[in-house]
Amino acid sequence: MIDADGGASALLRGLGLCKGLDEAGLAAMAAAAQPRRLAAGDFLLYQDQPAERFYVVTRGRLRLSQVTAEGHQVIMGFVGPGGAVGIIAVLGGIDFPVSAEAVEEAELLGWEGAAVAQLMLQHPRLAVNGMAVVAGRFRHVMDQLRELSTERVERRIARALLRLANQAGRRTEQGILIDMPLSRQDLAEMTGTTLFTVSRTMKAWEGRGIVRSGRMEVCICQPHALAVIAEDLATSEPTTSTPDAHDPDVPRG
Amino acid sequence: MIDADGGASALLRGLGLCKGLDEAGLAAMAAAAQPRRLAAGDFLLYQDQPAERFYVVTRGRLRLSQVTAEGHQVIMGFVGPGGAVGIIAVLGGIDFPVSAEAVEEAELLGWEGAAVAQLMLQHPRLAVNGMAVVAGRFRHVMDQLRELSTERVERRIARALLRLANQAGRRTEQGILIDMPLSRQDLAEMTGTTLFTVSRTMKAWEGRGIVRSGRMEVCICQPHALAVIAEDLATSEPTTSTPDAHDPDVPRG
DNA sequence: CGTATTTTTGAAGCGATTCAATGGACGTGG
DNA sequence: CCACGTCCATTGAATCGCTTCAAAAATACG
Repeated sequence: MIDADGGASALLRGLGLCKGLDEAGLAAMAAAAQPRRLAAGDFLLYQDQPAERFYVVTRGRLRLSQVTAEGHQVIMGFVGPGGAVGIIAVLGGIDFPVSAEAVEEAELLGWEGAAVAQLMLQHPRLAVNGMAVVAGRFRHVMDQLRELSTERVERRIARALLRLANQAGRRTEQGILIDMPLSRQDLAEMTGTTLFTVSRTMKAWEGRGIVRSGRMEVCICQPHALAVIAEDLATSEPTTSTPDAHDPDVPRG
Repeated sequence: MIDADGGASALLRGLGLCKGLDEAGLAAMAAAAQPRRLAAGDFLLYQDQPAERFYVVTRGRLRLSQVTAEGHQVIMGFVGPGGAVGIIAVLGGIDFPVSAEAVEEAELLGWEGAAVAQLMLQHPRLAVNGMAVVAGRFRHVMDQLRELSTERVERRIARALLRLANQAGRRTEQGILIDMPLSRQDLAEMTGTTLFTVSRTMKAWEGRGIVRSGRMEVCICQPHALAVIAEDLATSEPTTSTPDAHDPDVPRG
């Protein structure tokens, strides 16, 4: 039920889920798609709800988060244009594991789980792609798990920023601007720490010229320096033994 | 290629992947299965290898772990009889995200990814089940991620032990014995802490009669007390509201 | 302008790590 | 059998990374 079927097909063609799908399949998917619009702050779906529809973002950005019994919030990630929300829960037959909230105005396409399951029988390519999408996501979550159990806070924050830069980065003269509202609290909930620690860490980076940050916004001036912190480059030669001698003489990037 | 096709079918019937599959499907799966045997300490597969086969454990137990660039090991979980290894990577078309090592002598059935993908086209139920398996695993990893970012070490260890009791617990007079070799180091790598902290924590529990532990073995004497530590019961009035129903379920013998 | 939200900063303290050293359990071979 | 080496577990002491709480400063908004 989309106004311009041709437009929708073109849009779908770019999705991981529809990759390599033939014309008939694309048309069927487009016909089954239900458009949806969200204002900033709106919730698309809530954790522990039965999963009946999944969505693909066509504009804007959503935040996926869990809330613990004690009220702590944990951010599992963000989804932007081209990304899918709820697909694992729908296809896997489980409740949504997270809540999804629009951090800015957003537009989406939704599909009934049952309808897509039906389509998958007729277009096996859809099922195969669905698996690939899920597997990629799975790998990502595992990486985060490993990070969280083995790495220090500073490095986790660095990694989170680099991931965000990849997903939502926009080139500016200053550097890579993360193109969405992002608070210290958000970063803390992404990395399993407190907003205070995030603030201190980023202030220190700002002093070294690595980032520039303001209220709800972050710009990465020296991505390479951040990468050095995130990966374990640079622990090679101990020229000076002073603890705060993190030399900024990194290879240029 | 299994000696007793009837036996294999019966075995497959118990798998999540084959749930609700018709006779023809079961037979086809049984025909495509390749048996495999491992001695304790053998590796079934290594992380970052291309995933060509996946496996189902029929006897014994495997440890799934990742190693970081710095050499830290992280245990992503254990798989026992009925559990699948590598299925996400194979179906999703990614490299194995973990290594799998037998912690005791084990027997498995293996399938070529390409063959199963073919079977999934003829028996859509297989594809649906595959999704369900992956989704369940996904949820599990997300839970661990949330735990790790919000909860203190003692609680994480308690949870890990309860999970292990569910997967590999055996009733004894003393309590629920975790029926596989398990070191302090293992528990530390499951919970993102050090073996020292695990040792101290468990010693304290032992003093309270909650667990009994020895070299490479743990027995949970008071599962409910562990559950109280794991969940946040107990910080309120110990009146009628204590959910006895929340008692950890007794594993299959 | 006042109010609300986000961010910064300081000081105190705890939880957990780190390192070193000891103690036990187990298997092996003399 | 005991002596031995190996692996695993315990324990203590020092320390640090990070949290916690309180309060102030900066920023946005009506």
